[in-house]
Amino acid sequence: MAVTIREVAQAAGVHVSTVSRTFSAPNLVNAETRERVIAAAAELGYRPNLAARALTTGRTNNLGLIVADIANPFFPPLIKAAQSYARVRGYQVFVADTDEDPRVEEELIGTLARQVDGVLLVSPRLSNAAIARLGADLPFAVVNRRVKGLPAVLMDVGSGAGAAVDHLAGLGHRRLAVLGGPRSSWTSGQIRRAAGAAAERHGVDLSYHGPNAPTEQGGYRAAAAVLEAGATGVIAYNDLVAIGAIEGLAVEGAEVPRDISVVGVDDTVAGRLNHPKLTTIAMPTQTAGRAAVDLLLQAIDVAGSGTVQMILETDLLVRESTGPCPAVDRRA
Amino acid sequence: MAVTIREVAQAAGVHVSTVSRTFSAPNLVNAETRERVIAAAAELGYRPNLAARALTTGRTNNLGLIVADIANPFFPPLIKAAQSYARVRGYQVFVADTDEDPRVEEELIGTLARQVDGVLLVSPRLSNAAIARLGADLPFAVVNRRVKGLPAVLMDVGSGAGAAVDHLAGLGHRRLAVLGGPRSSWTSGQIRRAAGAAAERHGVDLSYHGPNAPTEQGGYRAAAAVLEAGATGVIAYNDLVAIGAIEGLAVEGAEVPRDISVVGVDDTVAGRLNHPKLTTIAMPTQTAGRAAVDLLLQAIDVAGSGTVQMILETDLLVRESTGPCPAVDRRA
DNA sequence: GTGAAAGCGCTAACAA
DNA sequence: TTGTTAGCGCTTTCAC
Repeated sequence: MAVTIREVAQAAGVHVSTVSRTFSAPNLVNAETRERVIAAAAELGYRPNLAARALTTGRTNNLGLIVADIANPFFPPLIKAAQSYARVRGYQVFVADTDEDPRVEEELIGTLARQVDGVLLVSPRLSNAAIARLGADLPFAVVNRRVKGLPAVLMDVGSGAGAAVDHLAGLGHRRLAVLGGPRSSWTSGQIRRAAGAAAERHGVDLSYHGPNAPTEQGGYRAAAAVLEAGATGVIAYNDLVAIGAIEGLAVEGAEVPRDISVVGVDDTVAGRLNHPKLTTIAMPTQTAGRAAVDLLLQAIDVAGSGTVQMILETDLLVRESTGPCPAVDRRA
Repeated sequence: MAVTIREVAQAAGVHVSTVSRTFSAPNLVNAETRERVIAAAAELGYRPNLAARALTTGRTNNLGLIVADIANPFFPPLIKAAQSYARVRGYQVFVADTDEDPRVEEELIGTLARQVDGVLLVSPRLSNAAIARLGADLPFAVVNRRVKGLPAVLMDVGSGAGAAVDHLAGLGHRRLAVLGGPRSSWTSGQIRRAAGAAAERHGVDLSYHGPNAPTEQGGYRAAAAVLEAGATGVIAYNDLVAIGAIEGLAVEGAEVPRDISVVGVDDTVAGRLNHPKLTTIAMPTQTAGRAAVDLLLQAIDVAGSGTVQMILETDLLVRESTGPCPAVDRRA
């Protein structure tokens, strides 16, 4: 059995409460005694039992981190950043994957609820109403979703999508298409809205195709519809969808960027290594992971600390998957 | 405050222990009473406090999962599989990233020790001795490392590396190079050993270059040395290193696969999307994640359940980054 | 500055 | 089948 506070107390010749104080409020204990306790603890290899501590303090020093799909390359850098920052702040983190299923998401929140001090919802698939309801019981911070009353980190993909439309319009494209992501994705909505607005500004056409699975498969399947719509410029929900679309287009005989231009979102390794290298909207995932933990801890420490909504810039990275509009309509 | 067992007991008109039994040993309680308790619990939204339960039972129903680098594309599919399978078995999992640092790894194990029932060490960077020592206190399962007395899941990268050498020798290559990974990586050692043996069998030359960081950077930096050695066939520690090496070789004027062939390891998306598409040794990461959780739970349930070492097959996937040895030595 | 005692939410003998 | 009781490891008043 593991070493408990009692054994340390005995070894140091003090009462358990003194040992407890030595670790949780060292200034309340005589320097000399403190030394003795610390020595005894080290000697025995004492490690406080966090679960037991949680029982009395109500603080677990654990966080939950819920994402749609750990294997989607968008998430790992965010998870890594969040985890590593949380550790620095003294928290361990439960990571859970919902497989894009809102019901799993809700169930996960329930299971985690009593073993964490707060939960980070990254690109949630739950409805705003559900999140708000659950958020009444447990501190939340949300990434890529705006929920009334909850701290949020938003990556301003809208401005990126606008820039992408500017870029495509500047290259002479007059018919654009947006390949949306999952129905409940806030990011997808932002892209659609902002691209629509920018298209209108430029007086170019824009069609919407979705929802699609946020995977290569999803993009691959949507390729035909894009061609159908006669678009020569595409903005995809994410890099994976963009890559899938490029494959799908190739099958249909359309080459990127010669015949059609494609823009991704996320700036994942996948996009960087794809051939052609993806023009993409870079998302500040690591900053977001860290910032979200920051906001969450703040919400935990001072309940009702106001609702900070942090907006992070995104960047359009022009690479090889976009080019000038072909002079003649490919479909003519 | 959250609903406790006491409130449920009161609402159902029974004693707390009956409520407890209703959930942990339902067959010990009268069907009728059980119904009443369950109804009351549902009504109040009762969720047992796992931490409190852990205090009495000594079982947390939590697992730790420690990896070298969450953002390395090798890990996410494994993490996902492990997490999802653990959930099915009723366990939540703490995921932690050591940033390739053995000291962080050891510290993490210490912090996690009292809040989990066992820890999964994936591609650990700690020495065998350290792992064995820590494993005395806490159930471990290890992936890609063989530690005496601990359950392990091994991906047989050695046979893959042998196949890669066969493949390269078959293409006429007579000077091969291995680009190793981190010093403490078991996988790296296996590759080196197996490639060496196979090279000897074929009577071809094989040089070793390492250790390298398990990243594109690492491969990029190693490219010059490969050329220096006059190798025309390379087996890299992982896909990332392979991709970096290809870039580095390009800078030095060597084109893949025309001038030199490169084989990766892992079969990550990155390799599949790279140009040229990477010939690589596919690792069964998802199977491994699931199997490791299985072994770990087994070790937890029946202490000293014997040391199962599970060996998983790997596959050589021939794609575009390998080709025939150039007729004339490029360096001649 | 230190000890005593109560209690966090739950489970596990033991009684009844 | 159900209630009673003690106690898991720790923190936190309250006395001294």
